[in-house]
Amino acid sequence: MRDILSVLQDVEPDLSKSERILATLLRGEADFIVNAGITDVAERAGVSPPTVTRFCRRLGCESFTSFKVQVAQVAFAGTRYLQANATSVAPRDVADSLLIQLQEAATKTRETLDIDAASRAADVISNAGLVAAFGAGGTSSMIADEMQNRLFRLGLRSISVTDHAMQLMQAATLSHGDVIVASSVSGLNQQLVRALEAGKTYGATVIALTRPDRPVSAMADITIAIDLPEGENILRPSTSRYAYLYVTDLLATFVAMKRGEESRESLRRVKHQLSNSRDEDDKEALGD
Amino acid sequence: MRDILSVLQDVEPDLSKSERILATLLRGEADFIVNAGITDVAERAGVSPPTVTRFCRRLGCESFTSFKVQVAQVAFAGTRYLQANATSVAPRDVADSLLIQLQEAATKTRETLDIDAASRAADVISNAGLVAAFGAGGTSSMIADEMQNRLFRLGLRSISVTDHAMQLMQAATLSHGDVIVASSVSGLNQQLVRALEAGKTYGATVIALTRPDRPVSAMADITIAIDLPEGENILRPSTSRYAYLYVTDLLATFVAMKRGEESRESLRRVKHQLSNSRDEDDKEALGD
DNA sequence: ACCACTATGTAAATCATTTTCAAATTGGAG
DNA sequence: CTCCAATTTGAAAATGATTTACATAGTGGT
Repeated sequence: MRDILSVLQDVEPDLSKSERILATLLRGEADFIVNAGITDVAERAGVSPPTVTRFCRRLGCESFTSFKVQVAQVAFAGTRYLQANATSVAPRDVADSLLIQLQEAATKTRETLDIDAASRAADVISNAGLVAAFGAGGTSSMIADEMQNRLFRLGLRSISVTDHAMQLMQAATLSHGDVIVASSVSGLNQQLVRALEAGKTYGATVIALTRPDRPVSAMADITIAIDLPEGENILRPSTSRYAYLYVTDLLATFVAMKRGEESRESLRRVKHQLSNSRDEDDKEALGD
Repeated sequence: MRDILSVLQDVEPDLSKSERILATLLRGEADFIVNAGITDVAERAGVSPPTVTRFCRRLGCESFTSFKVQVAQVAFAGTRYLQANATSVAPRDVADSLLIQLQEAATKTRETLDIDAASRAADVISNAGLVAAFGAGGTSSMIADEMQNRLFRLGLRSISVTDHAMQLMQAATLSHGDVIVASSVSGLNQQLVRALEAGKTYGATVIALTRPDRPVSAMADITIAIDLPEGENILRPSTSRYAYLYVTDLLATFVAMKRGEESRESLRRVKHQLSNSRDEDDKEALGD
């Protein structure tokens, strides 16, 4: 189902004068519309209620009420953010725009996620002798570190390797029952592929967080496909880090649940030592 | 403003029989409710319209209509996710629940963000001689690394220091015009506070990403306050990493925009060298 | 077993939204 | 420039949905 703002974009050219006023109101004060009656909206726009009804119809809604619901649905992040799509450089708009990108990346990742693959991957990780998290470059090395960070707290032996030479060397030490979790946003990293190849030779299972149908994925036993379009504005960052972080979070949570009491005990220990050393309230989050 | 599902969570204990039926309907078929009239909802639940009105009131809504709008607002990502709040351990529900937590963390961060402070921080960073990103522990050290990672690409001299002894030593080398960007989720990290103190002694400006009204914040020239409640389930991770990552993203983007052409050129160079060495498509994201 | 309290439904009343229709405006053709 | 037709808009009536008021049914306690 198309969202109401893109419909507005389409029909904007053949809108009448009063309707254009309403369009402006919609874009600028969606939060007002959502919480007001048709009379209030009409008054605020300086038009009559029937005009508002007609405007809703033109936007493909059956009634004013269903129009309001549609507006509320796109305006998930606090309706004010609707204005943020523009190419404005005002700090407020940039913040809103980044938030929307973040939300979209996470939602899309969830929607396209192969839950079954993730669940199988968590199974494999849960029973691993050693988990080696491989990644290089901005996002991927962050993810490798984060994966290691999360897994060791659950009581799993895990390491993070973000250097290609070290990846190759580490891979050579693995054996059957060990697992490599490899992240690659591009899916093209040749040196990573070589390291995975080496790991497989020695019996390790390879789980890849990467774009499907690319060399890294081809080398994996289980691929958790993450495929996001990159933005064009070079000054604005790619959103893939949120997608990858979400999947890492998910894998770690799955593993924690599968391991149950074992993980709980391990987390308790980590937390205990940490609060001992820091003299801190036990309620603090794990590890600052 | 609290979202309607967390309100439901709270009031669920003192709900009557009919209201419980409605609660189930709300969680399971929010998309139906959103597109139906009060009569349809009443019929589907097998109760009378006034009961539905009373249910809405109990959830803090003034009318059925405003109730629908509230439901529509939380049901942003395909209403299916509403069911995820439960304590289910089904992979699908866990994935949905994590997504909701992520979205909420990011949205709340945006809503409570002091844009002005962030903008001033970006100004200071843009003109820094050296930017030292300090952080220790799971989230904070990730953020320090990410901050460094983002800033060096923009052509700023920056380093990441995630070890307390090194932080203290590094702080001692700073001078007027240098900047420390310190992350601390708890805001209590005493060793970090000491390092900041040292840095300030030598003239460095301190920007803190942390909880307000705590020791780390007290030491900062500019505090970007991030204050999220931590979840209770020890097996499920804290969501603060998304909040901090979002703020880091934002700061880096602000800096990039303030520096404009300078940053664009630097990014171009980084990208150029990377694609040269990797023989990759120039369209790939920066740094895998 | 009765009382008091709460929960729920019926029916009337109210309120918001929509439809109808007429007036005003706009754009074009003579 | 002026008149006509088409379109836009608003006022008022009509409709339809939601809420209120009140009565009844149910529940738990004494």
